[in-house]
Amino acid sequence: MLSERQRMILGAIIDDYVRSAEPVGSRSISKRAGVSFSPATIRNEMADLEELGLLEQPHTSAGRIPSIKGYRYYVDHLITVDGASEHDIRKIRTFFAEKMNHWENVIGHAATILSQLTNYTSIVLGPEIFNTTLKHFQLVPINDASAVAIIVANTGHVEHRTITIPEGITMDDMSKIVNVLNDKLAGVPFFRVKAVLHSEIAKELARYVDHCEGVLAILEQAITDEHEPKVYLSGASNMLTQPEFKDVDKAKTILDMLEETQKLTQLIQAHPGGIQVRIGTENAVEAINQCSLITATYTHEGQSLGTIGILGPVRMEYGKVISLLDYLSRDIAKLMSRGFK
Amino acid sequence: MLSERQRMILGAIIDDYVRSAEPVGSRSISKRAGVSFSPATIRNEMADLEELGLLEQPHTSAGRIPSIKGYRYYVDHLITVDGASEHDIRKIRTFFAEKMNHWENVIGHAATILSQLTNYTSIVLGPEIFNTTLKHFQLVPINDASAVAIIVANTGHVEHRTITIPEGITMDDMSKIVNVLNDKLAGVPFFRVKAVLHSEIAKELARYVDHCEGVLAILEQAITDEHEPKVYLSGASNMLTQPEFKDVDKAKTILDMLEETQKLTQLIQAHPGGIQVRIGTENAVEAINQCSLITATYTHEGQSLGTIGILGPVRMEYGKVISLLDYLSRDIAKLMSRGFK
DNA sequence: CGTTAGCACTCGATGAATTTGAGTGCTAAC
DNA sequence: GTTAGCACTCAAATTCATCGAGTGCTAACG
Repeated sequence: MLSERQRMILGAIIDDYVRSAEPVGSRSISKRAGVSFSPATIRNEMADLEELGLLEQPHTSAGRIPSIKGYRYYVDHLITVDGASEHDIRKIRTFFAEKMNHWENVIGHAATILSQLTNYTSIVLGPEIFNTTLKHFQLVPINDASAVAIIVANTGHVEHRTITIPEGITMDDMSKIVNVLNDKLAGVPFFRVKAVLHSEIAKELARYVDHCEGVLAILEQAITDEHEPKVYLSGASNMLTQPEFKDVDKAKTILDMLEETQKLTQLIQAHPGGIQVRIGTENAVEAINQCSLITATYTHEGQSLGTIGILGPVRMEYGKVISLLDYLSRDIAKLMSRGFK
Repeated sequence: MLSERQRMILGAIIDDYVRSAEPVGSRSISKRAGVSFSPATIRNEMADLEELGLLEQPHTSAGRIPSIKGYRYYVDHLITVDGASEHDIRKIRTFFAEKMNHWENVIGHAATILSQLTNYTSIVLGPEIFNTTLKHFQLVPINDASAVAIIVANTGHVEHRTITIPEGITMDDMSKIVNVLNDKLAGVPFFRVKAVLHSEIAKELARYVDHCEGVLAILEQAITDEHEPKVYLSGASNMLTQPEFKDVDKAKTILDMLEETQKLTQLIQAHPGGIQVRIGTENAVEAINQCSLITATYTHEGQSLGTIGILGPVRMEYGKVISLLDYLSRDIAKLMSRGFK
């Protein structure tokens, strides 16, 4: 258990360090407004905090910097989250107002505004189509042998892929099949589509069309295959403004990682609901062991739709970022609801 | 007019410099296989080449590096383009073979493989839908007041956007309108859609439906609005491997620019057909005055569909990149034709 | 006359030695 | 428990000398 004074000092050190990126000395703490202890006293406390593993010293004659554990304590107990700043809220309002005619891309815009407001990197996971239902399914023939399969979700999201039509199946057969699928699948959540296809539809379909197994398999794949949620990334180059990444090699490790959408998805999907903070090595992915990742999920009618996140150096403005993510995740939810009507 | 020997020396210097990123001295040239002149002779020639503006000296006691003009001469007169290397071709084959089930995204894959093979940054412009024709148009109602408009092109590409349905128009009216549009617009190139809508369809439609002007305006916008070609970017972080960008600030200028899709499009669209090389300051965009951009367009049945490009440092392997882009642009064309069937 | 050996000269890069100063830990006094 | 005082530490900045790759120029050579 930390004393009140120790908590104050830890907080002050983190604040200072976040701002300056330089080790913080006892003198600069003691000179702060509202602090009435001499540097010597502060030094004693600092030594104690170091022993507790909350601070560390880059070298003997330098000030202290927070350890991962120190940040963790700060985030868990010390942080003040007093809501997004007026300024940020106004920025967000006008930004979305400008893009209102493209509201279907709220998520993409959210990524942009997040990185702009924070000067960190934002990673945003688009609405997870798995949590939504199938509204409409359709084939548009392109020529004799191929067609575009179009899948519309109840959220208005559209996926499409090109399929090849097997020999010996006519367009007529195809449209019969599609009609049946639409009848049976409309309103079914995507994650159940596969099951429904096998249990209810296969038999029924056999009545109408011969040799439909091959077609069905293709359509099934078209519908269920890889509804990978989209990942939006914005402000990756902001990483380069952080002094901790002035070394190009370190920066490259991170930027390389950010280019692998797959890894990104995996990274951000590992975060459950609510607001999550992963500090430094708490992140499973080694490339970002020098970074912190804060995420928030956004929901619609109780369903988690996706995640917005901020990746920055461990030396991050946790309070500000958490407030912002909290505000924006709610705001997105609102905007989307309005979109769904 | 350069003498044979001068051309040889210029070529040798550029080769060396591209490999090493260090100023090239007279000795290292004279020691090359097949060179039978002393360093002193080479030095004299070098001085002449410098006077011609083809070389420059970072400082008096350093070797020479090529100037923009020198690279230009190299690209225009000296370069040997002997086709993509066996190794690269094999890589491309297997890469595309793996992704065959997602051939509709050839372009995205092309960007990836390009950056992987070159270790530079690739910028690829997706098929320009303006050069294609409308195959199918459709509305899928989401709820009473909104619907998703889906536009399918003859290439199999799909665009979609959400629209709001004006008060007082029934779904029935809508589908009538959509039917007429499909009848009249199928096969029309996108760039003519607007004209056809106004000239042929407006009157005809008035017969079927009252108050259709508002709806028509919305649909027109849905169809013609912003078919911005997609830009794919890959290997942006490769920039960081180049010694010329070991300075984080320089790197950031470029990476910032690469995040603005709009600017990217503009940059790459400024390149007309065939293979284009823009060296250093020849690029209009200031942020990449330290870079060279090489582009190639890919076509289908004589129509230019899009552009693939490589952005790297001025000190770039021009021969290799040009061969590769040449090969890949043809390959993409082939793959897409097969896709269209 | 073109080519080359020789040589003095230039100047960034490298690295050792030195200085500086922010910050510490400890001790003793308040 | 707090603080003044002080010796000590060590990275960073500064200075200075050295090194060496590469040049330009001159004179000699075939």
